Amino acid sequence: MKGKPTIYDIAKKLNITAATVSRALNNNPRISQATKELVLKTAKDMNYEPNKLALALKKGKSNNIGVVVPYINRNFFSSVIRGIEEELFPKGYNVIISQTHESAEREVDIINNLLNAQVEGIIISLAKFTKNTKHFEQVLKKNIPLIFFDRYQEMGGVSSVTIDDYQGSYDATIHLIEQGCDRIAHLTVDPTLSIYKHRLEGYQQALIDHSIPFREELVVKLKSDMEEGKRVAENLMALENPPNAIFSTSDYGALGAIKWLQTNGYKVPEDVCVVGFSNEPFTQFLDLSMSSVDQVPLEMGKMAAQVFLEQVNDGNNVKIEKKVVLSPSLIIRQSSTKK
Amino acid sequence: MKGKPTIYDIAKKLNITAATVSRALNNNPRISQATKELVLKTAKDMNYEPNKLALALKKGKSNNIGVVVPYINRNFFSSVIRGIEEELFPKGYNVIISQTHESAEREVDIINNLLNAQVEGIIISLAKFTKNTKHFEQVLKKNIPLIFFDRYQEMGGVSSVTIDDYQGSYDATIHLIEQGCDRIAHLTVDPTLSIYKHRLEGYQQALIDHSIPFREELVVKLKSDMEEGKRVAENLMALENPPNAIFSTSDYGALGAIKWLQTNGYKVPEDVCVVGFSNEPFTQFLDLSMSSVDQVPLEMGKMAAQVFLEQVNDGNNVKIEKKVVLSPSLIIRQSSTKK
DNA sequence: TTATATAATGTAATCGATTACACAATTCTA
DNA sequence: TAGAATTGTGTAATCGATTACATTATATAA
Repeated sequence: MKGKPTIYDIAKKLNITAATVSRALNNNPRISQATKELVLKTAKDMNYEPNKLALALKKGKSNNIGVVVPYINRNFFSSVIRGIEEELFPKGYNVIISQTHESAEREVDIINNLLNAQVEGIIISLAKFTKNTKHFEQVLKKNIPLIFFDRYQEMGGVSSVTIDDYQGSYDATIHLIEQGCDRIAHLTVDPTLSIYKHRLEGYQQALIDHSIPFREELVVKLKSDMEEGKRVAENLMALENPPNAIFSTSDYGALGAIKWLQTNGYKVPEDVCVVGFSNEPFTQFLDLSMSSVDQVPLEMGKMAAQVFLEQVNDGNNVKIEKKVVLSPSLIIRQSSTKK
Repeated sequence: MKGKPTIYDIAKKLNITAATVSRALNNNPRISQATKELVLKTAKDMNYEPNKLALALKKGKSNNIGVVVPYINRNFFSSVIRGIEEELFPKGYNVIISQTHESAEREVDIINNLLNAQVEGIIISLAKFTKNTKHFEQVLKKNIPLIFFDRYQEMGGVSSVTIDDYQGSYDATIHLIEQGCDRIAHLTVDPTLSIYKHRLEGYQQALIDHSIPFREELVVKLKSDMEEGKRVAENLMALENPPNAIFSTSDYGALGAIKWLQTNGYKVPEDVCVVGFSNEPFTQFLDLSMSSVDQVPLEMGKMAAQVFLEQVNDGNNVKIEKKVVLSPSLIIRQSSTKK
């Protein structure tokens, strides 16, 4: 009487067995129409709802999927998660989220935990310091779809959804060139990480395509942070032949640069054009709105979810490896528009 | 051989029963030291990990908790979720997130879904349009801790974690008065929602405490959006006796107001001081940084998680109703500092 | 009319753990 | 040294579903 009703409660009430109830509820053709209707009606009357845990145990499917990000409250990540949730909720999946705090160790713990929880798939943006991918091997061994997004590492059997960082960077640089800039600085974060490496390459190729010489001293590595951006801008403008454009792989760095330029007598965009990367929400609210490369996070999340769905439904044991590359979208605003 | 090893596999290998293995793993005093060590070692060798679904089914505890918000990618909500996750992950709980999109219907679906998934607790910020609370009754009936945060409705048996909206609003208004403002406009969103009602009350009380007459025409209702903020600022400044301060319950409204003021010859903060609410990330990056009331989302999340832990551990069937009210924190920046 | 499909339902094993109860072997008590 | 207590394991039920394999009753075929 107390607690949720089970199929046994329904069976007892109708004087049939639980097996019949189960079949009736699952619309098994071997059950008579009359019984089906009776069971369905009784189930509704008793407010019956299947126990997902029992089902999960029996079927070996939990209906849960794990999503792992460095920090949930970064706009990019929370937007990706939003996309994932919106795609997966209608299909009956629950989204479990965990944060690595950029720690590779914690990432290992999380993966183990998710495996114990019997998730049916894992969608992850790697912690910055993850070099080793051993903890992912068991995921693959169990044939659980594993999908990297944004940050990834090459690994057999893993799918990924990323943006074309090269293209985004190329487009941004071309845009600056078209604005008449020919001394374009590039602020990077860590060129050993693939995404930043690709951005650097896109920048370089754009220069080459417009016969603009590449100058080593215009490429600066810094943390993604406003203060660093200020410092770097100061150094750059002190060069003998200072830049007339700054393309930063981080909106925060770009913001710092703009602030330093403005408080030191430079006009943006007239003297120096600036473009950032990520299209953080704040970029559009600045008095001088900032151009930036949008990483289409919502789409990325939806796409990652779709890749997961394809793989989880695909019963055959063939390991699929799907690489989706989305096109970023350059948002041109005031900071790079000399009209 | 294939798939995860179970206690049966361990038992077979050691020629004992699964019951003994289970007891050994759980450090049951009735098991001899020798057997315990043997089992533990074998388990480790075989890479055994308990199947959480089986455990969950047996114990009726899923180790999952549901968190429900309108949209995940709003800074406030994603920060609260971060707090929740950080508090609960170390305790072995998995956080399942869902979004209502501010739809009461979807909220009902989500609650049902979470109940079927046998979550051990639900932490939720109500959809804006939720009036009816019937869907929460089954949650309470099953003795599943239910915790509202930020947006709530009175309901027996439910705990809540909120900020003191009244206090935040009172503090902000007092701050404006101390800056010498005596004609303070108040931008609200929907005074039928409790949080906005409290903010209005705090504003009013601050006026009363400083003998400033309340003027109906200075209280304006608008959507939380920059364009609306501009429109409203224009109307306000057209009044016979226009305000010299604007306190908005939304940062977006405040931003719009500032933009309109600046482009129409008013100086902020000299002519009009402005304070927002929520401390959205962009507020600190504006050229004229914006004062705002911080809703301490991280703390709120952690506190909600703690309330959940208290209640879930508390075995006795007494329904606890805990109301936690956190103090918001007024962040004073340039938009309201006449120095 | 008898053999044979076919339809509708029941029996019991299963998923992977936990645990009440039973039982044998050993140790203790008087 | 018989009976009681203790120790260490085994047996089997349980959580709530699904499902392979009966089994029975009815319909159809020859």
